[in-house]
Amino acid sequence: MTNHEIARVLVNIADILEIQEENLFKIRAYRKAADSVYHLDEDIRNLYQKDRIGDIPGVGKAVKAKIEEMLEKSSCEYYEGLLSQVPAGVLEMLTIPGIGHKTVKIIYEQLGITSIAELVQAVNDKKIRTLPGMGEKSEYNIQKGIELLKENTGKFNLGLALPLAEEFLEYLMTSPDIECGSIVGSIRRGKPLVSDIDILVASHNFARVIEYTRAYKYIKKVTDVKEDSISGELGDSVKFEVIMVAPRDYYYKLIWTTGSKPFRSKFFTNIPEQELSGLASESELFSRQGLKYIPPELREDRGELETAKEGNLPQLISQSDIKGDLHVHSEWSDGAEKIQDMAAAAQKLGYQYIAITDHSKSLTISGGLNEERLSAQSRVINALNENAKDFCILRGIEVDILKDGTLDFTDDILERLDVVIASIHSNFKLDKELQTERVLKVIKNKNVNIIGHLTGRLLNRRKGYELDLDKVLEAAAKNNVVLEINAHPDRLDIDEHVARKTRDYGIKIAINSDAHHKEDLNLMIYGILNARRGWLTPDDVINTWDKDKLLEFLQKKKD
DNA sequence: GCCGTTTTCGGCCCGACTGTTTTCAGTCG
Repeated sequence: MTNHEIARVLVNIADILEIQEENLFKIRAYRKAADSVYHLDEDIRNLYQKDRIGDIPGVGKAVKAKIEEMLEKSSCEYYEGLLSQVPAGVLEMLTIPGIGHKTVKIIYEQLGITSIAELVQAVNDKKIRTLPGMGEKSEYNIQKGIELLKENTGKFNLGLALPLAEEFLEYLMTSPDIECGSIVGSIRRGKPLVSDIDILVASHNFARVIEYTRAYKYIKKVTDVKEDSISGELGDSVKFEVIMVAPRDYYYKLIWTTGSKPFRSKFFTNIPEQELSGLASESELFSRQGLKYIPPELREDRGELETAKEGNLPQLISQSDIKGDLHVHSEWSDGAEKIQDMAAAAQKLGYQYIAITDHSKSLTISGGLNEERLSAQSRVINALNENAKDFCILRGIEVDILKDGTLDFTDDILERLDVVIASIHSNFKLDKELQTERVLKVIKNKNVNIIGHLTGRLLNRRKGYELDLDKVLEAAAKNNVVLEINAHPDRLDIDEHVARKTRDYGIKIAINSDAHHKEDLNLMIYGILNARRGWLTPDDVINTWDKDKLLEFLQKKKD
């Protein structure tokens, strides 16, 4: 079993225990262990071989035994036992916004419902409102929650799909029958939600490639085999298709299978078939059409063909441009690591700086810092910086935006910091006008550098809160406030459309990982892809700048 | 169920909002 699969089982155990109203701390222990396993920076099987499962934070004797059992037998007796009491379909209901463990318990026990499909029927039959503590409003909210889930059925977050696709491609490339290959489709375009993994490979022997593909260890089932393709499902029900093509047709097909449908139909009109074969690169075909190379992320028919014709495509930002990460948590609030460990991990990535931006006091659940702990943290950071070579830890905060648009800390506290990110973590349901006013008030605060995850959306889970974005962008531009592209693949907030608008407004962007674990620093790539889809260049993004230029920019805000 | 810079036992993450209620329970961050 993989790290993610084991983490999933541990979370499910916690969920079942919670439905069964077990000891809260025991439940929390399982969740903490699951979180640690999920964020491990190496394959858990390696740890197992070195007999180091017990070294994982939050994994003690009991959980260690269960993990080892899963690694040995691909199953866990304790978990199977729990599932016989609370079926997996019941756990699925927990994904519906507004439904928690208590509600699931009542729905399961009193109505015998064990799947979302049955729940839909119960909502239609107006049965939910008959349950204790539930009414018409709750029933309506459940219905809305299910509808939101359904909007995205079958779509996977890029954070799940991209690593799976990369690993799959890596495997395929070890086949002696495959000359070259690439991830294609919406993953190559960096879309935040994708419906499947598409991989294109060039080969002279399709039959052998099909056999080689079938042998991939993570394939759960093969659903369709054609002469030049094989499709099926990997773990987590992620669908895949491997498309085979003769080597002479590879680059033409690479463009064909990468672009969106509108892009493809526009680009391939009027290209004679004989020009498509025997290309040496994608650029060759673009160039023959009188176009500059169009990066995959832009191939959506949103003006890129016209702009490429004029030779005016922006030089898009890439990962190597990033010089630091301006939104990083530590164990001082809800992060898992020490400041020095996050810094070391960032330095390993080649960064020049990170900003430690822990939560502020209102976010009690996250162990938000009060004034005293914030200054204690600053002293720790100063000390670390004294001994640092070619690296700088910036003193920051992710300060909570309160309901009325005031901040969790007074100006004299904020102005002493290097970076101030202001974020909303409460009152998501304010109406559009009030929510907009709330954000505008923050933007006008001279100590605020960055607005974190602007709309609060969670892909596949929660829509962003209501905001008048044009007013927000206007104010951000006027007040020199930076907007964050939160690189967490669940957020990618601001989205690509808003990102593209910021260029016209002259607003600067920070692409931040919002890391809570060392491993999360690597989430930066999703932010980069999102920024590329928003046509952003390195100069649009402040964390591509050198430390001095960055600090001068942040300081200027306060003057 | 995990953990220990006074601890191997007794702590461990709280508070606002919502919807159901007439004083509170459940969800969420």
